[in-house]
Amino acid sequence: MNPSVLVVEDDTALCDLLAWNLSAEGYDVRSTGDGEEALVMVREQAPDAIILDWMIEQVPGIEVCRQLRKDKETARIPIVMLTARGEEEDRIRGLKTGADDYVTKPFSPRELMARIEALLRRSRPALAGDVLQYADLELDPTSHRVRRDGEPLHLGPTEFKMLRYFMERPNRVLSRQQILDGVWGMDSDIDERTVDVHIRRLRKAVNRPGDVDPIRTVRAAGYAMDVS
Amino acid sequence: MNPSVLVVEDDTALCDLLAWNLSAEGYDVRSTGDGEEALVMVREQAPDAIILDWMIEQVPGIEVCRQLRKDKETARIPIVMLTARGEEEDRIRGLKTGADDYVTKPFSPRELMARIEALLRRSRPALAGDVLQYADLELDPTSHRVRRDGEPLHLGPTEFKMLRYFMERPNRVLSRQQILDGVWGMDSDIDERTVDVHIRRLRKAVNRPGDVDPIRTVRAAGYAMDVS
DNA sequence: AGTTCCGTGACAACTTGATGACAAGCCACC
DNA sequence: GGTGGCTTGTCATCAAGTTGTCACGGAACT
Repeated sequence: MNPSVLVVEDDTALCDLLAWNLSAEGYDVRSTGDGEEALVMVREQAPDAIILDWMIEQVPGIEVCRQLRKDKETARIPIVMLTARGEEEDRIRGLKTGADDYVTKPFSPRELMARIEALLRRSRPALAGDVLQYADLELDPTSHRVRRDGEPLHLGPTEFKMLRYFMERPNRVLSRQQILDGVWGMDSDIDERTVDVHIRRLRKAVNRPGDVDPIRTVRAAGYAMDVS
Repeated sequence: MNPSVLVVEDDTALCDLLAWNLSAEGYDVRSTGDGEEALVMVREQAPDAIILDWMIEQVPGIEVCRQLRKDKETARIPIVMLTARGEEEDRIRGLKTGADDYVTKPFSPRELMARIEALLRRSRPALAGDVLQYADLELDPTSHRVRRDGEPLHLGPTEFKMLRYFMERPNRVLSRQQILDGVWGMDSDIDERTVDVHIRRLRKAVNRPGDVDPIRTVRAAGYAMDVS
């Protein structure tokens, strides 16, 4: 699922420009020009990041920011403040209120994209490509968690390392020796056939009845994980 | 303990200015003008944030940034790039390389301070004086108080530090060694198994009968606090 | 049919984490 | 200075989870 961004901006032309750019980068974009509505939308849709103009109707941007930070549910959503006011005082006030970044008009859309990406990378590593995935398989090396189709799976340490080894090398046939070296370490004198057994265990842990087996056996060569 | 910042800047005057400002805000400041040395210092001192000049001796700042991001131990330290080059391309390149923010000279020290604080707030909320709050657990670093579901809990000093260490790093698997380094200090020669015992004590203090245990044991790896 | 290669169930040895107990240390307060 | 209550680092022990092999049977290839 793509990361979603809420754009709060009452200049329609600018709003469209941003929306277009963000979409092109693969974000799901929603937008509004109204502060009150923004607060509602955030609660309903829980976007992954917010671009917030300082000067909008109904509620000033900075007030929206304050409100969002106050509520536990929304306190951790990254916010980029956007404004024509370039004064230092304003920038500092924006940042102190809880904005994560502050960009002054006129700005470069590409730079704004880069800043959004940097923020997402920090707040939701899962959205910035840190998490390995194959179709409905998902492996997070940091939190050591594996999911299939959203369901958490339980893998033993070796199975985990092995799955990770495969997911880091999708679509490649890996020989038993390569797998031994990669998962057990270069200097292990373990029987090659042992790999078979662990492949079986991994399959058993990953596949629920009716699932497609993501691990392909390549006769006389080894195993591979298919990513299509 | 105050948050620590490493300043990597070879213009001595500017370096001192930054150091002075940061100290005044209560940060522990270290500095160097050399890229190679910076890499060593980061590994040794694990600062909470880094201010990095693009143009420094030995190794270009962007290369330092790349190196830091490559290493898992240092990948999550917030980095602010600092530079005279105001070109959009450079800014975007800096951000894409993994910098979290990018400030162009000449800049306002106060704004830089605000940006550092905003970054710390996101990466280590406790350092910015915020209350850490996940699920029904609540830890206030300032008043040294912990609550679960509103109920005040009684934790020993070590348990408190440990819980805080976990809450500052939610969802991450932490090895026993990391926990020892973070809670007891880098230079403690304490048995790794001792961590187990303190985990038990923390669990006992935090979980009332029927509660979900927020601390997950990851076999052969360590422990993690789950929040999502 | 013969050969090679892989899947599988069983299993005993081994790791690893949880737990209760305990003595030493620390501290505040008499 | 003494004392009792907490805290804390280690240990020994226990239960559970994990792992490397093996033997057998079926599948694939020649």
